[in-house]
Formats: sequence, structure tokens, C-alpha cells
Amino acid sequence: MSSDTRGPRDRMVYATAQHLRRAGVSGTGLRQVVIDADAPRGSLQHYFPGGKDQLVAEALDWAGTWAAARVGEHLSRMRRPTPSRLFTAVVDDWAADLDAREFARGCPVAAAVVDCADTNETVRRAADTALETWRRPLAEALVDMGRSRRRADSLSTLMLCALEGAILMARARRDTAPLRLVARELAPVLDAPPGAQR
Amino acid sequence: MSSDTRGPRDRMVYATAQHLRRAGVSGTGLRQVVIDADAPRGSLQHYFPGGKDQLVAEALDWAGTWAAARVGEHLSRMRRPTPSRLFTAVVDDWAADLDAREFARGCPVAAAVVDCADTNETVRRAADTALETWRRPLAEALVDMGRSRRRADSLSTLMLCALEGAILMARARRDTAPLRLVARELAPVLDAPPGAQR
DNA sequence: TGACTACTATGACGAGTGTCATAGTAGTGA
DNA sequence: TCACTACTATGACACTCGTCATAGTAGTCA
Repeated sequence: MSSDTRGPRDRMVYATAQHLRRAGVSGTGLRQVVIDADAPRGSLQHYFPGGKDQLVAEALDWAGTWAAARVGEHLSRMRRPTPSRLFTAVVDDWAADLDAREFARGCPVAAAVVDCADTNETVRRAADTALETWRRPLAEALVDMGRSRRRADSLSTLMLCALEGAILMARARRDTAPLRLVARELAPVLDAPPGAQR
Repeated sequence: MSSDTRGPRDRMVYATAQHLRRAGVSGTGLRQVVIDADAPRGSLQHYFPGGKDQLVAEALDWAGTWAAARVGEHLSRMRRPTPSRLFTAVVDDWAADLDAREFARGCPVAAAVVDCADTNETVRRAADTALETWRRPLAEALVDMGRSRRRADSLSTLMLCALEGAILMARARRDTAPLRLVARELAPVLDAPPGAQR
């Protein structure tokens, strides 16, 4: 995740995503992003003629893609994957991140939704597709585990809802317990045999 | 919920809470709050010498208390309350609100956490206690329904996590489906007979 | 060498921010 | 009438914000 090798453009997108996680959209200043990215300020209007909206949108896009890839990594590490094991892996990943950074950074998509859902349609759309980019590999994995398409869509959405909420509560309480809690409580729902539930 | 009868102080707190729901903490300007509240600007420093932090903290406090009272209202309307029925009532409440306001307003506590968890300890604490104020009546109700204290704490936390996440996703998608989904999926977990689960 | 493109540097603009200082008004109780 | 308190009015300060205009540099083709 070191950002030295990539070009300044990518570094700015990455720095924006990280800043979103800490302070939300309106709390993210472009000047600070440029500093964090160790990028030239003049490049902002060159690479992102669409202004802050474009930068934030690309940061969300990056975040969605990254999260999706992370799901793949978790899956590839599992001998016999089950829905609950997958969910637990994702949740544990977040718990470790929150712990390591002392709850400083949450989910950038959540930040975008909270700040912009009503005021900035560009960003809202980007957040929406980022969530979808993240959810899709979860659903695919569930299908591979024998769930129907419909069921996989439902369960993957449930996973993301519970995770986002748990991240939120964990940051409020400064305690990762909610994350572990949702992983434990959802296990029976997620692992219910394919035919048993609607 | 009309704000004409209350004093300017209360109106400012209320207006702040509503503004938080739309644009987050950093997106909430004090001058706009004053206008929305139809309050004198000079009263800001008089009633809230602690500045914006105090105002936001009180708004979160108000929101937590309001949400808790709402739980009570739902319960009082139920002949034979069950955990899943209670959760569904809360969720439906939110779905109706989101629909009515076209997804413009989310949860003020979520907004505070996302924007301030890392940068503003005062607000973070206020968000934490607001969540707790909200969760407590849920847990109490679950105890009344025969769940153990431990179990009630777990389930009430699960409810709030799923709800907060579903609100988030609903606003991103501009669709209340995630809310209805979590209510449906969590029902078996919530209604599992007291002794059946850990 | 010269034109052309990609990228960077920098200063400024106007608007908005939270906060504060200062002065004013209305009402109450002595 | 006087003092005192509660509350309001308003202008200013010192920022920060996103955006833009303009100029400059480096590199690449012809």
C-alpha cells in the first residue's frame, strides 16, 4: 500500500480515499490531500478537471475496487469457505484495521453517503456503485457455495449492512466488539442450508 | 414536531440535528442553523458558549432521546410484541421517513461518527451515549420478552448495527429495500426462543 | 531549432467558516 | 429610579475552502 511508486494522480486518489475515511467529504480539504499525496498542487486541475467531485468519485471507485479485491484474497485463503467464514474474515479484517489505527478511519463510502447523499448526486452515484462493486464478489462467492442468485443477493446485502453499521458503532464506542458480535449473530442466517430458507 | 412553541434554544438544537442528518457535521453551518431555527444569531454564543461542539453534542443528545422515546411508542402500540416485530416497526419507521423525504436525511449519529470520530472527542462521546440511549429501551423490551440481559444486549446491538447500515445503503441506492431486507433476514435470529441460542 | 503537448508552480478571488467583542434592549426586583 | 440579569444585534477577525488564471518547465516529435 505504499504510494511511492505510483504516479501523482493515483497517489492523490488514494490520499483522498484515506482522508475521506477520517473526516468525511466536507472535512477533506484539497490542499491537505495534495500534501498527503506528496503531489504538486497544480496537478489537481490537470488530472481532475471535474474538481473535488471527480476526485472524491474516483476515490470511492478505488475503494470499491480495493474492497472487492480484498474479498477475493480472503476467499483464496480458505480451504472450505462458508458464508459465515467469509463474513467473519471480512469483519476481522476491519476490526484489525480499526484497532491498528485506533478507530481513526472508517469506511469512505459511508462517509460519502452521510455527507453527500442529499447534496451531491455525482458523489452519491459513485458511492452507490462502489457498494455494488464491493457486494458483487460477495454474492458470487455465495453462489459458488450453493446459494441461489436471489439468496446470494440478499445475504451479501445483509453482510454489508451489518458490517457498515458495526463499523459505525465500533468507532463510536472505540471498541471492536460490535464487529465480532454481528459476525457471530449472523452466522446461522448466513450458513442456513440453501433450501431451508426462502 | 412543529418548532414554534419551543424556545429559540430548543429550536436551534432541533435544527442542528436535522441539518446533521442532511450534510454531516462539517457540512452544517451555524449561520444556516440559526436561519432554519428562526432564532437570533446572537443567542448562539449565549446559549452555547461551548460553540459548535456543544451545539452538535446537544443535538445528538436530543436525537438519542427522541429515538428512545420512539421505541416506547412502537411498543405501546403492540398487542403481543416480539423482537422481530419491534425491529420491523423501527425499520419501517425509518423507511417511511426516508421515502417521505426522498432519502435526504439519514441518522444524525452516523453523521457525527463518520465526521468526528477521529477529530473531535466531544462529539464522538456524544454520539456514543446517544447510541446507548437509543439501544437501552430496545434491550429493556427484549428482557421483557423473556431474553436474558446478555442476550438482550447482543440483540439490541445487532438491531442498531443492521439498521444503521441499512439506512446507509438505502440512501446510497435511493431505495428502501435494504431496510426491509434486514428486518426480514434478522427475524429468525431475533425471535429464536430464549434458551435455544447461547 | 521550433512547435506542440504534458505537467507543474503560484498567486489570487470570492465565498463561507467558527468565533469573538461590543453594544443594545427588555424585563425584574429593590 | 437604579442596578442587575437575560437575551439579542451586528460587525469584524482570521482563517479555510474550491476554483481559476496565468505563467513556467520538461519532454517529444518533426
